[in-house]
Amino acid sequence: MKHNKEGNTEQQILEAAETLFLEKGFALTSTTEIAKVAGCNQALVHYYFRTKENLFEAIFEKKARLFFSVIFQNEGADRSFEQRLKETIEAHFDIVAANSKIPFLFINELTTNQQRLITLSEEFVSAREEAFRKVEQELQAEIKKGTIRPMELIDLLITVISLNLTLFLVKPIIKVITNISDEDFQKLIAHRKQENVKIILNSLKP
Amino acid sequence: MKHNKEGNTEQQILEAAETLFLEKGFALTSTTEIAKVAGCNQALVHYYFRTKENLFEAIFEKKARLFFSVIFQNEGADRSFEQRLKETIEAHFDIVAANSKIPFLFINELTTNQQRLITLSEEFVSAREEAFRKVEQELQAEIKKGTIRPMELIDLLITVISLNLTLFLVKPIIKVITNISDEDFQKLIAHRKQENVKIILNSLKP
DNA sequence: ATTCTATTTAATAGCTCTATTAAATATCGA
DNA sequence: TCGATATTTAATAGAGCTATTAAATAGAAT
Repeated sequence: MKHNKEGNTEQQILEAAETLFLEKGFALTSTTEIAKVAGCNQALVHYYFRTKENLFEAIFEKKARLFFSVIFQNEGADRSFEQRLKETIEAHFDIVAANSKIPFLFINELTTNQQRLITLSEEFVSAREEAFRKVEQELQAEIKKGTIRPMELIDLLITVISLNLTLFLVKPIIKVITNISDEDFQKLIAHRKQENVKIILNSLKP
Repeated sequence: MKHNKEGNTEQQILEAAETLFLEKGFALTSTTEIAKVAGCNQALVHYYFRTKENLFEAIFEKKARLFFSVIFQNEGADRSFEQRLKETIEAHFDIVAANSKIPFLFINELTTNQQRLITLSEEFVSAREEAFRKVEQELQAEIKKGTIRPMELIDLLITVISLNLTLFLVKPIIKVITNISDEDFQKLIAHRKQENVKIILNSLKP
């Protein structure tokens, strides 16, 4: 049975670590700093998670799961392929917007640490394989019908990801360069969401 | 007068630093490692550049200059706006492709180090301001003519950057997940270049 | 050959970081 | 209350890092 003084120390460490890792990545975040933000002794970080690596992985996996949780809106034969694609793009955009630091964390850690990538890909790639196959079939069926120009699913995927991620990847840069207010950035986000949908749907036309 | 044993030590340090900084960013690269790759004593890195920060800035500025060197192909009234835009997109894509690690370096350093961003933006943003104004005027003229749907230059810019950068930002991820060969990745790049041009030009239609 | 300067080296100060340990303290059940 | 267990703390080992220093070496100029 656990019995901490005030609240849940382990939880506070997790929250502090999440904030800091998302802010600066694994390398620039120290367990000393995590402890300071969590309001506890530095040794406690290691008491609960033994290594900084373990702590990071707990958070990274959780975020990976969230990030890949959007799947093509397959259900409902009452809606057209285009309509369901639109909904998927919007859902993906919304998740990225609500977790706007995840893209940076991902690219940062997966680029500098190949091993992390290998472990992750095993779990996620195979889990998505079946879903991909189904959507690919639907896409090719649409192409055969002539409603969409010839293309592969991977092309569509790259386009969606490119358009939906980049705004948030360069968010800190835009903020400093343009001095844009939070309110105006929110407006820009809402505008880009519609813009992205428009661009992508346009790009499918035969 | 300089007189090193073999070759130019300073140059070798610069080259080693460039490789490593592009690979892993500022924080994960040590002067010890730079010296090892450059084939010299670690103290020499500090002898020539005094601080790691100085060395980094030398490389970062050079890369920033390269990265922002593409400007809208203004010259030549014989070519249409669309044709010149196409050439600009392709030139931008080519520069990114030839320096595919720069986007990662940029986003990594500018996100984790606000100060670097502030220094950089002062130099570059003001230098580009005039060029932007001119292209914005041309764009609005096209819109008035009815050849392009109503939009602002910043929208077009975000779209171009999004599509042109992301493939290279996620390159390490794609390589591990898909086990794609270098040759096939080159093919993917060539394909995406045309795809991006197509998507962007399509997105302008009224 | 000698002197002057530039380059290179080994050694190390001083710092921060991760992780561990032993001791102290708190909490629970009996 | 008491003992067992969980949590917390201070201290520190051990490693790596940046930057400096003093001494050694090489090359050019006189």
